[in-house]
Amino acid sequence: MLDALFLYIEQKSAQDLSEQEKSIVAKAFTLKKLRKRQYFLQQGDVCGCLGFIVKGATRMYSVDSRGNEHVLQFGVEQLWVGDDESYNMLYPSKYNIETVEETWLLTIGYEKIQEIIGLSPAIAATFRAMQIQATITLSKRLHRAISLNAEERFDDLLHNEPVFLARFPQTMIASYLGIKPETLSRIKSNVLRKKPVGYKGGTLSISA
Amino acid sequence: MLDALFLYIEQKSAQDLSEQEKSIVAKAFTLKKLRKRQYFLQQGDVCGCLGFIVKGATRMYSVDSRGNEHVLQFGVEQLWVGDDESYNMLYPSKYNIETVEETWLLTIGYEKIQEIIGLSPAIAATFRAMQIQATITLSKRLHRAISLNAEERFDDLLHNEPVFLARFPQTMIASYLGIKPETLSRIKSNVLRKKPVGYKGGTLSISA
DNA sequence: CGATTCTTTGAAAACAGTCAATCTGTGTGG
DNA sequence: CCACACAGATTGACTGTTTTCAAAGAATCG
Repeated sequence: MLDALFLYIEQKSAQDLSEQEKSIVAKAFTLKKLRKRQYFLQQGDVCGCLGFIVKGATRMYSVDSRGNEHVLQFGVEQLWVGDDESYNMLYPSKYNIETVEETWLLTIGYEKIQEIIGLSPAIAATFRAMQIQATITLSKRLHRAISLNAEERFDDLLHNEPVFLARFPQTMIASYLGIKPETLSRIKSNVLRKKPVGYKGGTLSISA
Repeated sequence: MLDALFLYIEQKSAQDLSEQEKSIVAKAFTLKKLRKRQYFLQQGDVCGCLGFIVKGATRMYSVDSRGNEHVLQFGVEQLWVGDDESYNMLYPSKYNIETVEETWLLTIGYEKIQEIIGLSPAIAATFRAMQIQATITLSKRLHRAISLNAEERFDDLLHNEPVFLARFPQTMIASYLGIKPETLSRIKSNVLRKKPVGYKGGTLSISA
């Protein structure tokens, strides 16, 4: 399980990890297994730790006053989950983070991170890179949200993040795109009519 | 001009700056004055430096294939401008950053930042805090964009960022909210009909 | 297999965008 | 000081997109 994280750190920091650094990481993180549909974080709680997804899938979402769910983030292997605002400011979170499949996470709390980034430049670089990556990902998503219509957003997802389409049910995809499931259904049949795309067993495959 | 930045760093890092640290900052940043409607960054260019707004106002926006502008970010005093993706990855930027008023900025390039964060814990803490703040701000904005309708987004702006309403023309506010100026105009007259709000000289004032 | 949940489809309503015309305020030059 | 031009904001009528509500049709799980 830890190997996935070692690899991730080596990629992000562009440095090889020494045995000593690996041991620092191994001691700092805690492996956590969650069954399908378990909360990693629940609305109202303070997000005490970040989680690195070794295997599995999660979604981070809020529930509004009308009972509608809004997915802010999908998590799959090699991605991090947690609510930055709650985590850093110790505010109660407005969001839920829930597993969509059985999920193994490597978790770490705030103090531990501060500790280990002081012990290894590679680890420090990794956390810096993560934070920057988070900002970039959010910027792009925001840009799409305010500048594209529903069909364009779906198209974008289809081409840039097809993994999500294959892995999450349509209701969640819809709320990730900020539209209703019915609208997504209609858009999909529109797009698939126009373009040469194969469809098998719930998995979309683009054939050109 | 530098005092605004010193104050900002002391606030963000929760530490007092020594004279030596102040001098490090003073040497690292370059003061830049831009007239109204000048580019700080232009689509297609690589964002070579970040800018701290000492006085003035900016907007960061993209122009889509239909010629529509989409405002991703407004900048006012004490905020930073720059395109994180372009800045960190050295990609050509998809965005323009333009002054809306005459603006004074303190600018700094990538290498300089790396240099000075190594020289002062307070400075390092400030840049970490900035990055986290950026992530939180973007998350909130994304959440609003996907979960609120046009009127709710305007309402939110009215209550949480009234400064922007007073400082930027309506066309820009509209594109910040992801709607057309005509729609904003209608929403405004709707909201102002419902609620007790005073209006004088282009400045909104909420009276309850 | 049956029960449940997810997806699709249809028709009507609500919402936001488009285009064109009017109104308002600002600054300019006569 | 007034007349005018100009840009920004508003309004109206219309079009297009998305939501809502309801019902039927698949897919999934025990």
